[in-house]
Amino acid sequence: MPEKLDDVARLAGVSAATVSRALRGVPGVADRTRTRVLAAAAELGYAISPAASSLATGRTGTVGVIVPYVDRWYFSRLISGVERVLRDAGISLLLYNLGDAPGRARFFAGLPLRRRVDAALVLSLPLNEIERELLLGLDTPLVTIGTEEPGADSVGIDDHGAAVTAMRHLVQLGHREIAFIGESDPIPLGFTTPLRRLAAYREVYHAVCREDGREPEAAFETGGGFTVAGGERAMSGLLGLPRRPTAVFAASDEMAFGALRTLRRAGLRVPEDVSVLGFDDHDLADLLELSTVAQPVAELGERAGRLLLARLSGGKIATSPAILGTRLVLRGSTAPPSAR
Amino acid sequence: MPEKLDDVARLAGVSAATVSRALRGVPGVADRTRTRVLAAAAELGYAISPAASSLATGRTGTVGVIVPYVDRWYFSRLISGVERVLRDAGISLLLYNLGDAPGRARFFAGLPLRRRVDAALVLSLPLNEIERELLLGLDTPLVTIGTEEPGADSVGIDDHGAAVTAMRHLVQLGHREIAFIGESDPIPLGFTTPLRRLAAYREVYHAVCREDGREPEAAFETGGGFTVAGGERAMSGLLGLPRRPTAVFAASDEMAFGALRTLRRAGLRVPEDVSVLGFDDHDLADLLELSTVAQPVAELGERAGRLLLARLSGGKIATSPAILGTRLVLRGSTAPPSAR
DNA sequence: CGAAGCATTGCAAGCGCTTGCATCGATGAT
DNA sequence: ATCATCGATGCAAGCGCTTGCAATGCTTCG
Repeated sequence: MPEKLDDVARLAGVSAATVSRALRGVPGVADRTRTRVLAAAAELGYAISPAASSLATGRTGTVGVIVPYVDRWYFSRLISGVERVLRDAGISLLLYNLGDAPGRARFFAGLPLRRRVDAALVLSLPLNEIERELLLGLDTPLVTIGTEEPGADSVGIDDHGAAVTAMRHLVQLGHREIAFIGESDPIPLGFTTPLRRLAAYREVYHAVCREDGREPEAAFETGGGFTVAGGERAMSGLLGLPRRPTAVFAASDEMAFGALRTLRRAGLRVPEDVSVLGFDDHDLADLLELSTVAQPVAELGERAGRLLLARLSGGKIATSPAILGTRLVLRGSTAPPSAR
Repeated sequence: MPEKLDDVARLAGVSAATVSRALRGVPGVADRTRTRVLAAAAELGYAISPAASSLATGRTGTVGVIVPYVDRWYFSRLISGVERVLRDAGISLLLYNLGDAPGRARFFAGLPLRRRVDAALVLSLPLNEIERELLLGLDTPLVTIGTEEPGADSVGIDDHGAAVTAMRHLVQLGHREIAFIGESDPIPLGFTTPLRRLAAYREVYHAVCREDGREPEAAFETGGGFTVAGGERAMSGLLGLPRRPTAVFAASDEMAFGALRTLRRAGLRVPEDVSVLGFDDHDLADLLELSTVAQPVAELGERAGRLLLARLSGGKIATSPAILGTRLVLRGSTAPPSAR
């Protein structure tokens, strides 16, 4: 039913080869001929068959985007950013949502994007060696966001530095008893981001304890699973401690939201009784007056998309990851600890 | 480099045709042969070339999902739901994000999914006649979520009924002065959902006014663009009115969040001074204690995915849309108006 | 015991596009 | 005017898989 190259060729009075060249804009076609072909194609409403084209060239005009979740704020933003630049470049986006460990296993077992994409993009998902080899074995460019993988281009933020800055802010305000809400144990898909933020927390908090000459409180390190509910629970746990923190640093805004809620329910005021600091600058952080570390999520996605395009047009893989800046956004949830 | 059908055939000592049949599980291959082929394929790590297969069969194993936005709560949930069932069925998902009017125009002009997908899924985006014909002209099944289109299967909720229920709740609490926050004018991509909710609002509010024997306040109908910031602005406008509403019904939770914030900033208490009712049951509605109309978003996506699968395996198009239930979730943001 | 029927398997012709190579004029230099 | 040169175009061989049809070898039935 749909028109083929030959139909256009016949109408334009040239060979299929010429039509193919004319349509793709490759050199070696006379201008007059090209216009004639274009007109014929337009008249017939011709659209190329991606399957045939891809079979002949080996290219697909598609990239595979692999994400752990699509319905989390951070990931949907990332996807949106990536999509924008890919779309502008006329590239289609095949979405692979892992969801959970079994889903992840199935994905890597079947590797459904094999021979379907020109490149793969992995969003904030650390790969194990096997997975990395599998993806690299596709023989297509690989770029990652939020993780560094040998053989892949990557873009990210300075998680450690950003978290240290956040913690220092709390310390400068005068807090000495600072708790952390990060990922729960075991860490779901092997995410490393929570670990990096935790390390930064520890670094600063332990230094403070050392200065004060006392032991860090191990129970201050809690897990909130990067969800609101998890943050609520973590905060409850913290409130039950004999030694209570005067400030809480959450590795994501969602968990900070949960913490805020627990505090409110417990009748504690923020920031008077407890300071809360988040990470992300979620859309609703402003609404909830949450102080947080803002990271340019959509921009990370766009940047990754551009990196991908560069690689697709023959660019070499960068030696070091592109690091985008973060900044502390102070709103109403942090203040000096009350004089008591 | 990658193995082809012939390689497997040689190793298994059969013809390529047999391998093809064996691998796809079509009948007409002896069991012994099939196991031998499977073993050979496994040994070589063979993976079929989707392009070649698709060229030969005309099928792509892919569906196109068309969305106005990916980074809005509602849409990302929908996508997640769809993706889950498609993935389980071994189908890949090509994501097309329209973004805005120009993006939409470009999409329909280029129709990048033409010949790339076995079916298309349109999420909450009303199509104009031309767009519909274009999509239907793909000669592949079309299913929609949140809108009804002739020629397409669809799933949705009873927007009008749900909104009426919401409004009645407010009325039963004793409210007579009820405002509405919906979409701003002009409605971005021609969305009809806001209109349906507005109609329901009007129906109930006007009836109340009629009973009370006075004119409805036209300024009570405001637009919030379905964003938090828009909701804030709309609420500010409402507060500036000489005649003030005692309750506000927002067509989305995000706008309700904005309204809550404006109210808090204005020193007004919710629900004592003003009741606020949202729509969606956003993840954070619980956190903010927002009463709302819950709709089963992920389930809508899954249902649509299943509808798609049914159509792909030859099912006939349903005569009427599948309507999923909604329910009023009462939390702390609605109460009887204060005695004054 | 021969013919017919059936299950297996292989043959080969596509599916629609790309591209190396050959062809054909026309142009420019000698 | 002649020949090398070059740009424009066409030819035809794939790209890797599917599938209608024919061929093959058995089993089964009269």
